[in-house]
Amino acid sequence: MDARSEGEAVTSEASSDPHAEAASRLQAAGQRYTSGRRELVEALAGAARPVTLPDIESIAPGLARSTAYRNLEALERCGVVHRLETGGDHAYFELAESLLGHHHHLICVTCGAIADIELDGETESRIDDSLAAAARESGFVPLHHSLDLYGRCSSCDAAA
Amino acid sequence: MDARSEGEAVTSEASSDPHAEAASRLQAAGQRYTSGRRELVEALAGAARPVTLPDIESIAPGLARSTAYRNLEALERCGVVHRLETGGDHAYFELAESLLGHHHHLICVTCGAIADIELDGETESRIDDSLAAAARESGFVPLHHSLDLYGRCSSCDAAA
DNA sequence: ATTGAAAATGAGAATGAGTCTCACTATAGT
DNA sequence: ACTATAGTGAGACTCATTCTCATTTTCAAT
Repeated sequence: MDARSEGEAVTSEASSDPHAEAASRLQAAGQRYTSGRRELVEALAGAARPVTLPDIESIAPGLARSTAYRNLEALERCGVVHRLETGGDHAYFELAESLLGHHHHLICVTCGAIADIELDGETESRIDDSLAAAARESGFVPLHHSLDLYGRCSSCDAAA
Repeated sequence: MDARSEGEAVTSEASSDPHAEAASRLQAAGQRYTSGRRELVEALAGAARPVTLPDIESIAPGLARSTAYRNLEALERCGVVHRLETGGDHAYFELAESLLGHHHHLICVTCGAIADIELDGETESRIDDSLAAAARESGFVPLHHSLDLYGRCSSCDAAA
C-alpha cells in the first residue's frame, strides 16, 4: 500500500509559470507586478532551495533591502511566497506550495543548508488525518502543516 | 491533572524529575545547577505549553534577562531545553523531548498560541521511515524531526 | 574552615535582522 | 495629460537576543 512514490496526481498542481501566477494573484489584491517583484520571483524560482535575503541580494543585486522585504511580504500575503524560520540568523524564502507543490525540508543542523523533499502520498494523508484528529480535540481549525527533518548534510557529516 | 496518555512503548521515557535530569546533564558538562537554572526548569515544567522569555519573566520574576537567555542556551546544549522558532517576535522554550516525550505542536496563526499534541505511534514510525528514506537519497544523516500544525485556535476562530 | 580557580550573575552596551517613515517616482484608468 | 493610487529607496528605528566585564558564587582541595 505504499510502494508508490512517483509523479502521482498531486492535489495542488503547480502552475507552470510562477510569473503568471504572481501577476494574477497580486492583481486580484489590487497590487502590481513590478519589475522588482518579478526579479524576486525569478530569483526564488531559479534557486532549487529556500534562500535568505543575502542570497537574494547576491542573485539579484540592486534591490533595496526595505523593498525586498516589503515585496516578499506582499508576495507572501498573496500566497506566492512562503517564509520559513529555522532559528538561524535569517529567514528563508521559497515559492509557496501552490507553485512548488507540497513538500518538506531537510535542514542541516551544522551549516543550516536546506533541501526540499517530498513524501509519498499515503504518508501525507496519514499525517493529515492524525493532525486533524488532534486539532479537533483541541478545538483547532487546521490550515496547513510543516514537517522538517533536522540532520547533517553529507559534507558536514564528512567533516565531523 | 495531566491526562495519562496510554503508556505506549515510547522510545524515550521521560524522566520523572526534570531537576535531577538537568542536574546530572549539566554536571556531565562541567556546569552547575544553580538556583537560577532551577527556577527556569521549574517554570518550564510548570507551564503546560512552550513559553516565551516574557512568559518566563512573569512566572519567575527577578532573573536577569541576559542570565535567563544564557541559561536557556546552556540547558539547550545539555538537551534539557528545546527552543522553537515560530516566526513570532519571541522564541518559545519548553523542556526537551527526552523529558517531555516526543510530541508536536498546534500553532495559532492569529495569536501565536502553541499547544502540544501527540500522534499515534504508527503515524510516527511511518513519518520516520519516510523521512529516513528521503534523507538517504540526499546523503543526509537524520537526527530528529519537527511537525507543526498551523491553524486557528478556538478563541481566534470564534473571533473571526 | 580557607582558599583559589572556574563558573555564574547582573547591568547595561552592542548587534543586527527586519520594519517603518517619508519624500519621490511609476503606473493604471479616465 | 491628469490624477489617484501603488511602489521605491535610503536611512532611521525597533527590539529580541547576545556580548562584555566587573563582581559574586560555587566546588574541590587543602
